[in-house]
Amino acid sequence: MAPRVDPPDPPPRNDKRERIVEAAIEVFAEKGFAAARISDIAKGAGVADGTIYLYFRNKEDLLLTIFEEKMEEILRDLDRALDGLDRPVDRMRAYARAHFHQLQTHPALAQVLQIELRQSSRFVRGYRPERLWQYLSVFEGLIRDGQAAGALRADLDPFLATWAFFGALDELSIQWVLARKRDRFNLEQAADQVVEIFLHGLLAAPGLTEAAAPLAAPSPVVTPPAP
Amino acid sequence: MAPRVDPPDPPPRNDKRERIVEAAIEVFAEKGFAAARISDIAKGAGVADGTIYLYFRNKEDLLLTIFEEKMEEILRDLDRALDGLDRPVDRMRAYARAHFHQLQTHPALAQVLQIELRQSSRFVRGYRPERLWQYLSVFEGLIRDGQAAGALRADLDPFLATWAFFGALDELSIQWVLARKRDRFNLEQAADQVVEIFLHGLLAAPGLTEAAAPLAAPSPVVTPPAP
Amino acid sequence: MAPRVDPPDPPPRNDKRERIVEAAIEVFAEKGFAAARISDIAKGAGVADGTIYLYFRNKEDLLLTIFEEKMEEILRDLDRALDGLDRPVDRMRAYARAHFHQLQTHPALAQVLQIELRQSSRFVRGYRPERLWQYLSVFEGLIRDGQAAGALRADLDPFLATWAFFGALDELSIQWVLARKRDRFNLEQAADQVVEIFLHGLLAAPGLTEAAAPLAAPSPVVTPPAP
Amino acid sequence: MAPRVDPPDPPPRNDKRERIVEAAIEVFAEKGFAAARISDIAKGAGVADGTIYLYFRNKEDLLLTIFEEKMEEILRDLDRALDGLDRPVDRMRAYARAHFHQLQTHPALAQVLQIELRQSSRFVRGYRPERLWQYLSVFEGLIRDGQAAGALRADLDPFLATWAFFGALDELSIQWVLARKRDRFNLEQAADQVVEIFLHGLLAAPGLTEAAAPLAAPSPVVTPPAP
DNA sequence: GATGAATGAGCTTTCATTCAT
DNA sequence: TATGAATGAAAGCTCATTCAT
Repeated sequence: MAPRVDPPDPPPRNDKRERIVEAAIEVFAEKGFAAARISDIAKGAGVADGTIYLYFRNKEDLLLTIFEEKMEEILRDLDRALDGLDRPVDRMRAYARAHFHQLQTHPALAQVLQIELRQSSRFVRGYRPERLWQYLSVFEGLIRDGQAAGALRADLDPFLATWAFFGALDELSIQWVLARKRDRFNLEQAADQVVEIFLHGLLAAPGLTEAAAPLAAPSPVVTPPAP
Repeated sequence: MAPRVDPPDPPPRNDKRERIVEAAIEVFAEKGFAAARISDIAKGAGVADGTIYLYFRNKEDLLLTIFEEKMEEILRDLDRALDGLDRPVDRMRAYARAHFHQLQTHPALAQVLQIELRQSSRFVRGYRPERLWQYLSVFEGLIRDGQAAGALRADLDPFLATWAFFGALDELSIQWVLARKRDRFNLEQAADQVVEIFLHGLLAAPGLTEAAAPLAAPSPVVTPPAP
Repeated sequence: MAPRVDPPDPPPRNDKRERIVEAAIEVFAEKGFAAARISDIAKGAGVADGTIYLYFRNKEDLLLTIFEEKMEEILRDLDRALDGLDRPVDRMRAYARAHFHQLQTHPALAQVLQIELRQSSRFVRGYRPERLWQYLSVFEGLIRDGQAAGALRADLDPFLATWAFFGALDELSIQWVLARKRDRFNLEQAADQVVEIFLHGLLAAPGLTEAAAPLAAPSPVVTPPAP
Repeated sequence: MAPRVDPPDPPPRNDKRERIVEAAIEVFAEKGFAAARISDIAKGAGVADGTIYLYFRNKEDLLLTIFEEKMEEILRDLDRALDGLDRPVDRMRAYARAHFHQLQTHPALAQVLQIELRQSSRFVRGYRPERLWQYLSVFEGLIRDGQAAGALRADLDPFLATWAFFGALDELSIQWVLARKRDRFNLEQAADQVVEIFLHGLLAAPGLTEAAAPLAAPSPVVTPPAP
């Protein structure tokens, strides 16, 4: 067997950029975006202030880069978490658990994505967070599949249900992030309960019909976003 | 009958404070908290810059005051909306509708409460938003009542369910606020669908048992917040 | 005789603005425009840095303001210096003397107007220095009048002659400003010689009349530069 | 006789230095000295930023080098232009024409020498521009020769007259450089008129001899500035 | 010599807040 | 109370210069 030769030019792992991103996540999470100083991030990354501007246009660009790049990772993790699961119900539970697992594994990143990102006026006004939409569309797909298979109710708007589900996860995430005592939540059980609520609802009795009546033939409440 | 004399110095209804608050809501909503300038607010209120500091400690205090005072109004409106409704189910629907009605009636305020408030590091870190908890506790009370009456499932944590429900409403609110075309959502129908989901769940068939099984005897996932 | 009443509202002589302008002239002259720091100017004027921005948009605006306001003063002085003089020849001599007198009286201002002003890219590119044109047009008027009266040659372009004359004065000004030993020039004699050249030219032609007389035995106005 | 062998490594005409100087002239002229970036110059010269520092101590040194080296060329051109002319009057006219010819041939360089050079505080404060003095001393020599020969007036200071003449040329140069429509000046006629003024003066005195002839019916060399 | 990634000093400008009137 | 001129801290960003390769 031929000996495997080490690459002669080991790609000079430009870790500076990576280190800046990681340091920024920590500093943004700790001090908040507005109060975070570039020099803090530079110090955290072990580079000079000016070096940051070799890789990012400005502070806001750094924040948005965190969103873009980390969401990409999160999306990959999500795909991996759902891989091999077929039933929508199983996939939903895995989705929620993955969401909270990500939260627990990277709390500083969670803080940045949940809270600091909204400090960017560029993000809040006019930015198109395609990666977030992708993240949501995975769930939306589950609903549509379930509806097509007849397993899920057809009278509910998938888009709206998706945002509601995401909102529920997100809000619990924020509360978990903000809570000093992080163990106040058992995130795994929380995930299951949220899925449980979305699947079976709050009602104790099975066939409560009257409440559903006004929704019997809902007009579409949400129109698709402009492309 | 003796003529009623107008008070010679009709106590000049100190509306300055009120005008400042209203101007601040508009400016915060339009420019964002960080970019909002005190002088803009002063101009909007028709007062001098310094006058604002007679009523508020600083910019952040003004933001938090908006939260406190407006939440009080919102709580009063909520009470009024639920008044006379007895069945938890009806109250829930009214709750969601009131939430979205408030949104539609005061979009600038909604923007401030949903988004700008989180720019305050004091609010995000360490502030105890009692008024928000009150707002949520109304819903939590519904769940507890329903559970006590046997109408709602006892295996779900009321606290967690409340935050999940609020998160769902909140996320849809944010999307509505951020959406350019506000009519993309029919907020009333959205309210009903969210309530529908939380009440009956997404599943098409009534008696899906297996999924619920793991949740049969949940340990309490949330412990009450420290007083 | 009615008592003269002091004005009840003695206009609160806003001397801050004036002090800033004067300080700026000194600092610009001493360090050069680019190297001058706003904080130096503020210190010189006895105000806070930020105060400067209440009166001027930015550093460049301050420089251009110096040009505009001081040129106005200079124009007034010029008018006064020419007042009562009728013959173009006399007026020219007074013009040159006024030019150099201004220089000697306000050397720092001269430095700013001669040299620092050109550091402003806004001034150099695209600014329309009307005040300077006014200053020049006074001289141009002299030429045109002299030409109309037949006292001056009609075959020379007044506009060009004006710029040439101004250039001669300006260059000598710069040399005077830059010279360490300011007494190397006798500016009054320099003024007369420049006027003499422009009036009679360099040629040793026969008909040198009255105007040449005072120059019959000129003392050397310029000593050679130190080696 | 032994054959002279060509050097095997024909010293690769280090044109980098030259290219840097030329690029610097263009960039300085276009953006101004202060706003010119080293990286722009490097890009223009097709070299790396650091390479510039192999040839020049710093940005200011580059500017001063332009002055030194280009003035040397200009001096050579001036010598060539005066070569063969004997009469001071002819040499003066050639001097002025050469000055303006240089201007027209190398407008970017003219911009740098006329305007940008003064942005260097080192040049303005304490630098001894020997090359410029050399340039002027050529003219001063003409005057002294003319005075010695009795052709020029002895009552005028040659040094002062030289600076005045140079100032006149310089000012017209600046106006030409700054003018958008460069054809507003006919530089050749301008040169002749300046020489004419310096030789014969402005007065409509009787003895206007040969030198005035070519100007008998001058076309207007300057058109009024756009309103 | 040549490169260009990295450095870090340096300064204008903003704007929340103060306080003399 | 009300004013608004004055304050001054604070930091993002640029870019000339360096130096390891």
